[in-house]
Amino acid sequence: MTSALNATAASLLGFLHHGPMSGWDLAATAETVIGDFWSLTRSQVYRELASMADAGLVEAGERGRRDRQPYAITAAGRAAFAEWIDREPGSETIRFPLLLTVSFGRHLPPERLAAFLSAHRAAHEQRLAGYEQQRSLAEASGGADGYAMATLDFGLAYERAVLGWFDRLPELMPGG
Amino acid sequence: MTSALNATAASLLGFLHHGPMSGWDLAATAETVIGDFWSLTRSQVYRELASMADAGLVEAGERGRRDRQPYAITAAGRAAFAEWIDREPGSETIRFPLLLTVSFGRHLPPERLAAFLSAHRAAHEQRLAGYEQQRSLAEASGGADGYAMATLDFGLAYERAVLGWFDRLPELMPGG
DNA sequence: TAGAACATGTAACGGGTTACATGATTTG
DNA sequence: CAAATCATGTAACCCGTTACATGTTCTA
Repeated sequence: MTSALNATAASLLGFLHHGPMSGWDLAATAETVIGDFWSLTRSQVYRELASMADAGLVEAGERGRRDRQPYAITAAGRAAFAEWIDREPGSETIRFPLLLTVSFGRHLPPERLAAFLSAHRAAHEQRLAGYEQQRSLAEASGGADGYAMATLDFGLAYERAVLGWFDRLPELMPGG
Repeated sequence: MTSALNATAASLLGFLHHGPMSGWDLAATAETVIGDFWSLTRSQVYRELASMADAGLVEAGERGRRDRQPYAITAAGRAAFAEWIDREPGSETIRFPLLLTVSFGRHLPPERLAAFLSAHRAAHEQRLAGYEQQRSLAEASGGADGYAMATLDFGLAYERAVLGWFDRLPELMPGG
């Protein structure tokens, strides 16, 4: 048994269950499907694909147009994925720079802090709008994938909670 | 001008504004004050202190009991911190392994997924209870630090949103 | 006096991020 | 034909995490 997969590599294997894909496509798929709660870069994708190919979990196919290099999952890859997803998922990590800024807010002029907050609030409003649009589209097209709806609903709940927090801030903070 | 501080190092400088502290105390303070939205380990603390001492942002004092090594912030350190906190904070990153598991839920027997979910739900209930207790204590002791209340309120809102999501899951997911 | 808690640190690894370099194909 | 987009990759750095090693002081 080889050493355990990391979640990023495992996710790529997850996507490859649908059929062979190139690094570019995998990166794009990951961005749209899991990007809201699991970030990864193209660089990582190519690195993980290379290392999984070494380990026999994926196999490179013939290069196509634009030097496009498709990878297919192998039997060993399926086994490794199955092992990975059967393990207790770890708890989430959140790294929220804005909260650090708030936490050390006494070191900042109130207007400056307020400017940061309103910029971030706007960004979260946009993210919420994006999620709502996604949900509308999913509902309209009818073919509701329950698992995707579940993660989308998390995004909606999260963004609403964040916006609610922004709204309460003036009462909570000095000089609000 | 030296290269920009990372948020972890900057936070240590933030704490050192209250007076000299040892690595141990800084790690403990960080865990309680910003630990809910910014994780760091003791290892990092000692590494950042060493590198900030090299850069002249902190100064090691005389060793005390138990080989305790206090660090004090320097004028350059205050300047670096001021510069750091005046910059637009980046957007948050969330890495939520459970959502990956849900996202790839079709590859898992429903009972297994349900077990993961209920374990995580329990953990979040406990975190919410912890935050509520913190708030009670803060309110009882009267001396409400608005900035701390603001970050605590975020934690409360986040955990409530997560629990709400868990509650809606059965309706969203296949075999719920 | 034994064990818990305090305290400091090093070494190594894994992986996330950024920057850079290169070329193919499509589209205006 | 120029610009945009698609596509692959390498190199280097930073930093988060884990494991290990060592010694001190308090307290039951």
